Amino acid sequence: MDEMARRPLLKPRKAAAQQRSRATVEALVEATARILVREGFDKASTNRIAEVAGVSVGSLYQYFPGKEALVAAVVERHQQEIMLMVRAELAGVLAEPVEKSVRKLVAAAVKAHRVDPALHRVLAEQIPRVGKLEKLETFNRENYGLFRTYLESHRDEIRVDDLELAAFVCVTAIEALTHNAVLHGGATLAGEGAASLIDEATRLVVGYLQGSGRATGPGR
Amino acid sequence: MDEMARRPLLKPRKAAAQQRSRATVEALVEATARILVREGFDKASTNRIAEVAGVSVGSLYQYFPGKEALVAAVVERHQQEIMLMVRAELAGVLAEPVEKSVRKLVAAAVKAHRVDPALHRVLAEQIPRVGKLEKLETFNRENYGLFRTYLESHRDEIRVDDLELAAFVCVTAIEALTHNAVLHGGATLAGEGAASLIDEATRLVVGYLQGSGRATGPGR
DNA sequence: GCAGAATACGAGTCATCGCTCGCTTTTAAT
DNA sequence: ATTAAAAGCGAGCGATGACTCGTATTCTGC
Repeated sequence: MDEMARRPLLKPRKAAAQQRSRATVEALVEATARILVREGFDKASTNRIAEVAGVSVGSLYQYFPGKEALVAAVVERHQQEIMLMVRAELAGVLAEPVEKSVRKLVAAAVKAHRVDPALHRVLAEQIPRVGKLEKLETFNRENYGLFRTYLESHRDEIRVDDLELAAFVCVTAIEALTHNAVLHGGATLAGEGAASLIDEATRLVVGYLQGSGRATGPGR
Repeated sequence: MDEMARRPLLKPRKAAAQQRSRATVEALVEATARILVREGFDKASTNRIAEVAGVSVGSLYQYFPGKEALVAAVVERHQQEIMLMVRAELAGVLAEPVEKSVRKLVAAAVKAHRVDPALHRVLAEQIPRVGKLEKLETFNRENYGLFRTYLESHRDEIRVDDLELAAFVCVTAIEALTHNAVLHGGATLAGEGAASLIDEATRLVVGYLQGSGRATGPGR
């Protein structure tokens, strides 16, 4: 009863929409990303971020309620970029047979992880998944859903009962493989290393979806 | 030339070996683990840890060079526990056929993740992988090596060329599946949820190792 | 029972960090 | 030109936390 209508003029906190302020916000997010990559998470203090962005701390707090929000913005931006690629690939693959489409999806995953590997690494290794940052899980849920839909439209080509479970298995496997490949033998992901990784991941998933492992027995 | 022989009596820092001190060290590590689980990583200040351990900060710094070392000790202890289980299972499975042994290994992975899920979660989600904590990667390397050895002794049962790569694929997939299963639908991992997860993971890996996906073509 | 080493203590130091607030500068509209 | 809102500034406050150091306690061997 007292919280909602507060701060009528003194604290717009976060709403920003003149010409100049956009640039400031952008600079702040960009600076945060740069610091995360070049100096690590715990060097990313609000003072430092403002300094690198060429902006004052005061300005920072006009648009972001705190440090966590800055990091969240960076995460969201990165994730958005990746999800765009994935969604596009999934859409353009709905009609194709399983083998082909899985291969393309794996390739897309690799490509996505190569957009900004350094940032991806920091995000994965150093960012505590707390508070606003929990949203990462939400993104992955969308992945499951999307892939599940894909599986549904190919139900006759595959031999699994529980599509939900199958989506979980496939998405997790593909994600983990590409992710680990990028984090560890980073160099391997360029050139021919990527090719064999894609081969293996595709075989893994396609074999799982179409393999006769479990279907042996009850015809239906 | 000046660093090695320093602090002859004033700063033993970390060496500890009377009766009483062992208990202190143990209490400190234990307290750290408890705080990590119950209050989260950033509440784990050295002062707090000492308090919970029923020990003074001063004593803490007699045995640990800093907060990071405490966390590292907790991580190491947890990982050690898990690796013990994995090593044991791998040894006891060398003779069995692929299908059986993979199933057992997956089951072992699930069991390992169920030892202390809460701690495992915190370790995975909140601990920045920096400094001494990088050792986690070393542990995983051992996993790859171990599994690779297993694959070698079963070379005639499987259809893959690059054992190194195959080990990476299998270990990564199993790890990610069990890990994600524990972190997300935690409840699912108890009872019959675990059973179907094990089924799926086994099919995934066995299909990959024995499947005829790639072998079609060059006989050798 | 004594000496000296090991262990334990915890108030206090120093640095950092998140964040505020009073003020100045820029912009846009009249 | 004037003015008010919007944007920007940055010294500084309060809090917290890692870590030290001089002192007090407990062992251990003799």
